[in-house]
Amino acid sequence: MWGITPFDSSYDTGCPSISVKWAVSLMTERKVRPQRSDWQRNHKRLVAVAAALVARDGAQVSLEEIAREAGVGSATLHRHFPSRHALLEEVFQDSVAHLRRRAGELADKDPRTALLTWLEELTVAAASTRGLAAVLDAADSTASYSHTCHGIVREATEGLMSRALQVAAVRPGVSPDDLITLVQAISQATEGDPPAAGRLLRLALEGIRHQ
Amino acid sequence: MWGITPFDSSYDTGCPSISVKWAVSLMTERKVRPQRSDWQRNHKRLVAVAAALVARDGAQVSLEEIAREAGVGSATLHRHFPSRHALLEEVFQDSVAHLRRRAGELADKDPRTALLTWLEELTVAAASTRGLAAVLDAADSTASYSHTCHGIVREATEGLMSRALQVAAVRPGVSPDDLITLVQAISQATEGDPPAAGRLLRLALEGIRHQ
DNA sequence: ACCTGAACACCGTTCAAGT
DNA sequence: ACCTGAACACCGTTCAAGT
Repeated sequence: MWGITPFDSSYDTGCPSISVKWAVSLMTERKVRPQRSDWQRNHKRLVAVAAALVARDGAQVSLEEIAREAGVGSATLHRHFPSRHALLEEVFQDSVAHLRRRAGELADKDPRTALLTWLEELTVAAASTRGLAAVLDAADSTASYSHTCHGIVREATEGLMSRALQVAAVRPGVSPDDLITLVQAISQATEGDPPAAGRLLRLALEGIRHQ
Repeated sequence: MWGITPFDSSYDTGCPSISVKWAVSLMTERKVRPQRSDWQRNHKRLVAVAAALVARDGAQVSLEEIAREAGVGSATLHRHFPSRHALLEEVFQDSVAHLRRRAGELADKDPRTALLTWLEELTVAAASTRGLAAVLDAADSTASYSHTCHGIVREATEGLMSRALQVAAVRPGVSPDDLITLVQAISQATEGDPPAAGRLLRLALEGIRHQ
C-alpha cells in the first residue's frame, strides 16, 4: 500500500517543505523509530524474562506468566512471537551462537576428536540448560532454516561430520540427522543431570556392546 | 474406623437376625458388590477410552476429554486416578505385560543376543505405541516399584543384563538405568517413527565411532 | 460409598477498542 | 502502527450436594 502516499503530486498543503518534514518526521520519529524502540524494548524484556522463567520452569513455562512478568499484555507477546517455539528460538540464540563458535574452534583438532568432543559438549550443554534440548528438536523447527537453533547446530554438526567421514571416524550409513536426534534425545531425557548426559552420550559413541 | 460398627455388642434392635441380614446385605449387595461393579464399569471404560485417545493424541491428551468420552464426570476420573501417570500406567499394563513375556522368551537365546534383541524390540515397541515411551520415564514413576510399567521393564532389563554381563557382552560400568534411560530417550524422540527408533538404538549398541 | 455439577484458578488465542 | 483489556474456549482440580 506504499503506492498511495502524501507525496503524491496531487497532494499539496501549500506548505510543502513542512509537509515533507512532517512526513519524514512521522516516518522516522513516530512511525519507524519510536514504534521500533517500543518494539525493541518489549522484545528485549520479553526475551529476557522468558530466558529467566524457562531457566526456572523449563520449556513448558506459562506464556501468560512471561507476559505478566515483562509487563506487557499476553496479546503483545503473541504479536511478537506467533508460537512458543519462536520465543524459545530467540531465548537460545546466544547460547547456540556460542556453541557454533565452539564448533569452529574444534575444527582445529583432528577430525575424529573434533566430532566426538563436539557431540559430547553439545549434549552436556543441552542437558545443563533447561529448554535448550527442546529447541533442538527437529520436529519443532518448521524447516531446517540455517538461522534457527536447530539449523545452526545441524550445520555445525554436518561440517565436523563430513571431515570425520573422510578419515572414516564414523560408522558408515550414519546421517547428521541421526546424530542430532540422538543428542537431542539424550539431552532431553537427562535435562538437569549433565553427568548422566555425558555418560550416556559417551556410551552411544563407544557402543553398548563390549569388544 | 472399623472399630465402631453396628455389630458392637451394645447395639440391639430387638430383631438381631434381620438386623444382621440387613447389615450383611448392605455390605455385600449395596456397599461392596454394586459399588464395586460401578467402579469396575467406570474403571474399565475410563482405561479403554484413555487407551484410544492416547493412541490418537499421545500422552498429553486432555483428561477432561477422556472423562467426557467415557461418560463420567472429570471428578470421577480424578477419584480413580490421582494423576495422569496413574492412568497411563493402567493403559499400558497389558502392553508391558506382553513385553515382559517377550523378555522371558528371549532368555532362551545366548545372553548377548538376548539383551541386544530385547533393547531393540523394546525401543521399537515404545516408538510404535504413542504414550508408551512417556510411561517408561523413570522420573514419572514415583518409585521403582516392580508393579509399575517402568519397574517391570527395569526388572526384565536387569535380568537379561546380568546374564549378558557374565559373558562380558556389555561394556563395563553400564547400569540397567543407563540402558533404560537410553531406550526411553530414543523411543520418545522417535515416537511415531519406529524405523528411526531401531536405527538409532542399533547405532548406540554398535557405537557411533568406527573401528 | 460413590458420583456429579459447579466453582475455582488457571491456560493460550483472538479481536475490538483504544493511543 | 502498535498495544491492551476483555472475551472466548479451553484445561486440571476440588468440593458441596446429591443418590
